[in-house]
Amino acid sequence: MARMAEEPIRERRVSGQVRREVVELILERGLRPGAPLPTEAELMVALGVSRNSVREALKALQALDIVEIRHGHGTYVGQASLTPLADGLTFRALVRLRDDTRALVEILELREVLEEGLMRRVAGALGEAELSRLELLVRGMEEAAAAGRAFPDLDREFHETLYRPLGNELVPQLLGAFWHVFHRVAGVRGWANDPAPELTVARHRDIVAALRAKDAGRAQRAMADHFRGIGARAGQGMRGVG
Amino acid sequence: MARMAEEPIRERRVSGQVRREVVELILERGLRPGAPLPTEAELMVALGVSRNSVREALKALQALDIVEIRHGHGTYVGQASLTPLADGLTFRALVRLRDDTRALVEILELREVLEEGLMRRVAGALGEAELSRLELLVRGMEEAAAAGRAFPDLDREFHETLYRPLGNELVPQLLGAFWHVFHRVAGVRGWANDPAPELTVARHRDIVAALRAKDAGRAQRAMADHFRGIGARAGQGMRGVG
DNA sequence: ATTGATTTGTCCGTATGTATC
DNA sequence: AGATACATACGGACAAATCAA
Repeated sequence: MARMAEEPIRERRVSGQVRREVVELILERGLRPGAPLPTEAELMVALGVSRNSVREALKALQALDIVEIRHGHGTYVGQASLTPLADGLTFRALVRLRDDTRALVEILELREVLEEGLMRRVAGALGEAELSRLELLVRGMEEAAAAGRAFPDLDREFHETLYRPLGNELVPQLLGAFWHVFHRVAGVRGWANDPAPELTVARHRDIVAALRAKDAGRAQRAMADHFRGIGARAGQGMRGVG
Repeated sequence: MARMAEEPIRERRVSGQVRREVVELILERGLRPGAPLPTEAELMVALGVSRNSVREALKALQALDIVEIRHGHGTYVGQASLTPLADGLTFRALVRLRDDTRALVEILELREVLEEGLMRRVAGALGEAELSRLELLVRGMEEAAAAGRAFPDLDREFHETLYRPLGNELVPQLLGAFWHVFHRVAGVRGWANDPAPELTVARHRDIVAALRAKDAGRAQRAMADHFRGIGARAGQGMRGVG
């Protein structure tokens, strides 16, 4: 007999249905990140499914950082961070790395467009506190470069300090994800270390100087130069850059 | 007996270990998206773990679109799309929607910075074929607006056509994810429908006209105006816009 | 069109590891 | 140290989907 018009069956996969219902539960109860969720046993009886289905659904949600599972403690609402994006982009870049570096170059292009566009907005939002902090970070880079040490942490903090005043939490998180992917993938390849650290330091110094002068256009050009340096490291030029 | 210094155990969670080993397997064998993976039974014996652990690991990787599972058929390498990002951002926006619309506004700001920055690059890359296609889409919008119909598909295709010539696959995918999140979240809220569709059409027409004139600056301003219109819909203004 | 083989989906029962009190 | 409440892991069994003979 063909399927009658009984009820619109939303999902035939129990696991996927549980996944949606858990998300619905969080939204309906207005739970915030960190709030405790029902235990696996409670979800089993509440949804009328087996433990395996509950666990598979929770594992999927955990991978998206929508829930956080602590062994022996319980399950909680996740932070909804961009960790899944970083994981996915890392895989995406690595899986195509055998043939070309396109996936990685695309991430760099995106970073460039973003940071260049953000420069104009940042120029008006930066206060004296942030500017001196940025200058301090550049001095730290100078010392590290002179001592022959790499300075990934300083670089990361530089870009993060730059965009904090915008009040947009998504911006530093997205750029952080891009940064994470690049350094993870670059580690697999040869070009993990900066071939010209003193040049990189100079680029950062230029950016701060332009921002202190409230010269948004110069800051944009300095940032573009910065990325031209990074892009060259990836073994191929950047396209579509006027 | 306390744990002796036998072997450096990387991961005590079997499920997480399996997750990493599957990714490693894909990378080592150089498998591309769509390529078949070992069956669950094969992974069990190869990794020496139970089927549940294999399934939980695969479910997590499925959520990240790193693997694709087809019932009764097999498991395959995934497309590594940005679907996980869209899912995560949607949840992120909805979970905070009770208090404020900040998460959604942050996404819109990001979209604005991106599309505005892309305008300059797109202006030089667009050919006659794309320009006339864009004009055709605008005419379609005009008709839809005149008939009182909404035109989400045309809007989506417009932005996609715009950035295809850049040769960066990540750009349309990321913007597509943002678009998807916005319309999904807007649907939950009241403001799903455009209150002034003819104005939206006019904005798109401005963008195309500026691009045909190869006037990147004007295209950027038109795009900024476009977003100012969208941002107003979200019930609060956009910050940090010079 | 039916059967059979393969593979993923779901359920059950049981034992173990982990964190808290 | 003991007890409790969790998540973690294993094994076996059957259901459902897909494909090929």
